[in-house]
Amino acid sequence: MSHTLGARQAQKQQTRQALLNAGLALLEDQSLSSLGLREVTRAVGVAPAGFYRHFRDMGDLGVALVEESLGSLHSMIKAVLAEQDGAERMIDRTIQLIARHVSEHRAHFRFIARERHGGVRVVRDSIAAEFGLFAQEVAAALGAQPVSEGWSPEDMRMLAETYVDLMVTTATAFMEAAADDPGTEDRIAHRARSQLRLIYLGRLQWLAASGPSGD
Amino acid sequence: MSHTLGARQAQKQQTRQALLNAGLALLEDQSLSSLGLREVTRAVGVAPAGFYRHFRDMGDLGVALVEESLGSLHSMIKAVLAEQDGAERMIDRTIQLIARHVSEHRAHFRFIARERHGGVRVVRDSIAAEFGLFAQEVAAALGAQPVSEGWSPEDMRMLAETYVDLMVTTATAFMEAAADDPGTEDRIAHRARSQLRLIYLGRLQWLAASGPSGD
DNA sequence: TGTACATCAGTGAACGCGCGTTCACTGATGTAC
DNA sequence: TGTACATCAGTGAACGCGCGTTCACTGATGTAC
Repeated sequence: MSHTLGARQAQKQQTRQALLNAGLALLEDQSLSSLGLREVTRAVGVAPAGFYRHFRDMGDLGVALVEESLGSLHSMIKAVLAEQDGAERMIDRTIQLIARHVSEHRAHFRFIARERHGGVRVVRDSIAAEFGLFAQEVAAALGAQPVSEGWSPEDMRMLAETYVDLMVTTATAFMEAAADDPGTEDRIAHRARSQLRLIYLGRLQWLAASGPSGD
Repeated sequence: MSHTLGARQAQKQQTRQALLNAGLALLEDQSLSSLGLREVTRAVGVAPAGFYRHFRDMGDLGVALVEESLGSLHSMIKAVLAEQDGAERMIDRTIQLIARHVSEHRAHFRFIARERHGGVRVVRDSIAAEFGLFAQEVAAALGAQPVSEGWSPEDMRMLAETYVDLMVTTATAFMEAAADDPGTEDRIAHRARSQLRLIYLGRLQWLAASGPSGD
């Protein structure tokens, strides 16, 4: 009774997903603007013309990959910021979560890092839009913390963007450490922890410092 | 008497430079891995085969562009860090210098941002190597500041990498604001200033905080 | 349940095109005497 | 200064190849009655 999509739609979705998977895999060693339509269809075992039943062009496929890559992060971010354990615990939990997420979705993160400033405008724009939303969510969550009392909305937004930048930088570093020794991963985690501590210590002094010494 | 290179060598250098300039210009809207050899030679007005007199392939040209883009920054970094004006002055001067350098070399910075995680391995590697050198130089310079007394070499390195990350992020943001309103530039400068302040405040508390509460 | 027609995901052949690379060459510049 | 030879940056034609896109098609799935 539950109309589960119909056999035709289900088959179509499956092909579409296969194209996305093949595209992502092929993007390990190249960038989107040099990835060929025929390359993708060949990997899936589908005629080149079949591609157009699912995407207008490679840029369109890229945008779909952005959604696939970043869509799941919203809930993750909310989860990290919701619990309030005290600074040290939150820092450790954040880094651990980033490390895990990256290792579970390495190809997706590589794609985002590569295409964030890549050669395909629509893809760059859709990544930038997602990151803007992240900053908004982080700003809202940080604003609820007691440490943030008295902060202006502008400073709150600045702080959120700082955290997002740092998360992106850290995730990228984890991603690149991939095949290397786990020692490198430890170094990255240590660095990220230090950076988050540094910022936290700065936050505690922020209002005291900006009042008397502001220009 | 001064053997200034010889007419032949001089002409060759000129063609080589023209290829680099044309390549950089063409990379405004695409990434290196999709840039064609014929595209570059066509822009310069040289036969395709002539390319091989100067570069083995496009990756080789890319590495040359990395050197051109980042080579000049070493002296700039040293200049910023050498003078010690007091924190606020240094912060403002740093941001001003980044903003100026980016606006004067926008295409170079776009290239670096795009290819840092791009699809061409040799280029990625040469950018990473340059950034590693920057971190080393920054660590050495920061270590000479009075604020850094008592810091471990590891923490010094971490701090230097944090600054390098922040400079790269800021430069990238400036670069992307390019054609937009100058209001965006102001926002970026303001954000960078706040981030540098935040880190500076953290530095002042670092030793006091890590002593008693370190795990 | 059965039949007749509509839909549309995927096919396969064809197209014109620009690509990277090779090669023997040309002619200005450089060098030896 | 002049001459004979060497070098080598840049030429231009040719090559085989894979590309993105189009098109009329096929045949399984969906729908109306």
